[in-house]
Amino acid sequence: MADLKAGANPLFLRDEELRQGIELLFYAYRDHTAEADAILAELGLGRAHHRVIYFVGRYPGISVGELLDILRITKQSLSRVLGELLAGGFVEQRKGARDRRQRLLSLSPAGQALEQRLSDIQCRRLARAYRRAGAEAVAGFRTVLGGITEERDLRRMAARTAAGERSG
Amino acid sequence: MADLKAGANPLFLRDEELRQGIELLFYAYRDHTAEADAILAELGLGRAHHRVIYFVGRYPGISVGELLDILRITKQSLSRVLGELLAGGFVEQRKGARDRRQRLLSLSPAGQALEQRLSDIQCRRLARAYRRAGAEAVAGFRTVLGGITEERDLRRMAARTAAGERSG
DNA sequence: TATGGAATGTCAATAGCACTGACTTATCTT
DNA sequence: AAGATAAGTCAGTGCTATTGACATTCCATA
Repeated sequence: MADLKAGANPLFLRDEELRQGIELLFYAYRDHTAEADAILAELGLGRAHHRVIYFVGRYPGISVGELLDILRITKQSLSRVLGELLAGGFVEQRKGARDRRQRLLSLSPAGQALEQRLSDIQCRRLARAYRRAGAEAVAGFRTVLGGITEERDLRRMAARTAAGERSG
Repeated sequence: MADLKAGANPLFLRDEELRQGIELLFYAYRDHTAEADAILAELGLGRAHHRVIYFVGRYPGISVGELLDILRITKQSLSRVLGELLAGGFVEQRKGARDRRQRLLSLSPAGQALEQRLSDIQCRRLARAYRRAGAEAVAGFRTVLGGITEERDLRRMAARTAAGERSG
């Protein structure tokens, strides 16, 4: 039946398959972020704060410019969020050693604790999905997500992994 | 080397794998929505309008309540967006035949055209990722996304597919 | 048929997140 | 010394979302 339809109108099926992907992507992202948002709301923070905490935690010593490149928001937008995180004691900054114009960002102990708490919730849901789907499906999941993503972000991830393997 | 690390500390690797998934999910969703957002901005619309157009197009005759359940926003939020789409002639409504309190929503020809234009852009990127990744990876992608998603949304998708197969 | 509840709509106030534009400071590079 | 880069700041604006309170229409049922 499905094969008949595929034979009769492969373009329709392809379109339907893609639209299902879009729909799934919406649901998954919605549910992926919902629980963390609830925690953030209790602390008077929002999803934008989470994103900063997440990427500063993942790339300690990241500069403001690199963060802007990841988040794709304006510096004015980042400024507010980052200022609140600094004021709240979640993020620390120090001048760059090589280039003293730069402010290199890292998480304070409190920031690390919050990052852990937020990531735990998201990891739990993702881990369950990984477990159910199996290793092969997980590999496919990552391949397709990587295909949607801009190249330079993939390079950044690859560089991070390589650095991690070097330093242990 | 990677195997050594896995042997020494499997929990670290598992955590790293999950965090890479979170990072990829962010990048992919960011890039998945960016191009459509640019088109919407030209029309004075936002991403919220896109979501409504997308789901009304996908589930013609959907009620306001069902739409609220999909989007997980308040009716006040939906009201503004839906009102603008009705005023702009993108969405049409009719009273429910079975329950006349309901407003059943569908896309006007203009709404269909816009939906097509927006979906085209997202489908193009997704199709490229699918093509590069291969059928098996696509299956894994969908399985994992489904594992992240709440059950009732998966049931909705399944019901839609079944209905589509019945009616051709 | 009256009552409760469901589906929807509306008004008002507020907050989070983002934008553009214009300007400043400090520092690096050449 | 001059120009470019990294970052910050001030001001104004818009989209998306929230809570809370209240109104309307209609369905289901006791």
